[in-house]
Amino acid sequence: MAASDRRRTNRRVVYETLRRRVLTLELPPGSALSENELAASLGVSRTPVRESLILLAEEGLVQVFPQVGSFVSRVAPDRVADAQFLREAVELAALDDLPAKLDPALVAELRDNLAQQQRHGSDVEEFFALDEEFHRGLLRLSGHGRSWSTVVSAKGHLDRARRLGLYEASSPAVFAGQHEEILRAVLDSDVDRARATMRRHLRAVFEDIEQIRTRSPELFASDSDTVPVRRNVVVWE
Amino acid sequence: MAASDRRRTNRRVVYETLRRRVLTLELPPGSALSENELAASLGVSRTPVRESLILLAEEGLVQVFPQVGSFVSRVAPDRVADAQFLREAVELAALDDLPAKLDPALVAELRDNLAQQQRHGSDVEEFFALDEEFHRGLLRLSGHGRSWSTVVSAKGHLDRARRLGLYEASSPAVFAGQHEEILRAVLDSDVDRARATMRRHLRAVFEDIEQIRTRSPELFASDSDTVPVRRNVVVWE
DNA sequence: ATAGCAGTACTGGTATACAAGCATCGGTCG
DNA sequence: CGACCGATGCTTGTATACCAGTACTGCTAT
Repeated sequence: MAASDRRRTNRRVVYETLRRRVLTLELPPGSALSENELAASLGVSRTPVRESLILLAEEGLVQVFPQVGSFVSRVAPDRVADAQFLREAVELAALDDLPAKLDPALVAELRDNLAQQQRHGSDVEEFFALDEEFHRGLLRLSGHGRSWSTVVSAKGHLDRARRLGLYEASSPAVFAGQHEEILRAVLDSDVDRARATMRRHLRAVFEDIEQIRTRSPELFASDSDTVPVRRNVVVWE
Repeated sequence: MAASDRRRTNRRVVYETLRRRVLTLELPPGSALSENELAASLGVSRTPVRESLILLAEEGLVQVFPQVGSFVSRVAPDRVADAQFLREAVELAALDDLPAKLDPALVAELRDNLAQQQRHGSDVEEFFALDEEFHRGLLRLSGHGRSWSTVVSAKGHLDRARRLGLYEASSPAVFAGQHEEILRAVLDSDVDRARATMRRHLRAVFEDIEQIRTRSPELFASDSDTVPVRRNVVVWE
């Protein structure tokens, strides 16, 4: 969202609501999103809804076809790969910039986070939040915390697919273990090992997505600009 | 802009116009941007102007303060550093992914681009366009062309500062020479040398910015959330 | 002269009305 | 029976009106 206006504006609320629903698959890929219907159901006018959709379209989570309709983007393999590339580039580059003296408070946060990952291993939603916070923490540790927002917006497509993966394929415990390996390498000041482990971790996530793709091809799009049908095949009503 | 709607909509025109004016410093950092005035002068209603400002705010080029006003962001050193980090991470990671067989057509484009850089060395605007195309070409060469858009939006703050730097500090010829070095290393399949040269190149750009910062501190902001004054100090009227 | 306060003109946020255009459905014609 | 074609209802894009809130201006009281 805009860096400015921290104020609790309707647009902000609507944007966050819609984004969460898209990422949690509550609004599945391909769903039709009518500005009018959303406005009515959210109890606001079209304006904040429309502005939110524009932002989500910019992020790639929504596609807007003028005079036709707006739709939750299908998970385009190309975009997923792009997001993977970007995320890997940023998170690995951050590890290169780790300072000699790590911020003890941040390290404590990370340790605590890992402990919670062990505890809440079964709750997928909780694990997702902890995972986010862990990766963000590593970025902050290297002094690049502000770049997290860029990773976040790229992560959108990854997250939707990952969510499927976590539910159907791998267990959070596997990823939690990899998180611990990474932090250990970081604390050992072993950048090479940290990088290698991080890369392996991120690629594991990616392969998880590829695996789910063969199972639920309908959620993926071969051509990202395909116009979904309006009345038929509307998934959510 | 939104991935969808390729249609020539008013919003698209306004967005591109405003973005260009901000990046070329035609709208200098700190300028007040009244939605009403912009709408009037561009001959459209507030709606497309407003939606464009929201997108520019998302990009960090504009700051919107509800009930106060919208302003072209000052060049915040923090954001410049963030953009530098992101760009470096992405472009270096791309070099790691160069395929064994480079696309001959793309290589030809890059060679041609460098030749033009030699020719148009004096025209700053032309050099900027060629520079963009060169870096984008390297990304495409590694198969990550679609990630260019992410770099572009991060580059916003860099570009504004660079523009000052190019006008006042270093000459385009220096950068053109570095571009040649990079391409040579790429064609030699010497990834390490390509990475090292690229890093040196990007950091040179960054240092150029730091140099200009000491000369024109008024264009930079110490605190990125400072509210500019409305009527006084309005730079552009 | 100055501190305080109220008026006023402006801001962006929101709601709503209208316009332009696509997709569907039903009738009609070949 | 099938292909065409226009009416109809939806879509997003745009314009406009109104609202809440900010900041400046200038009067007023001290």
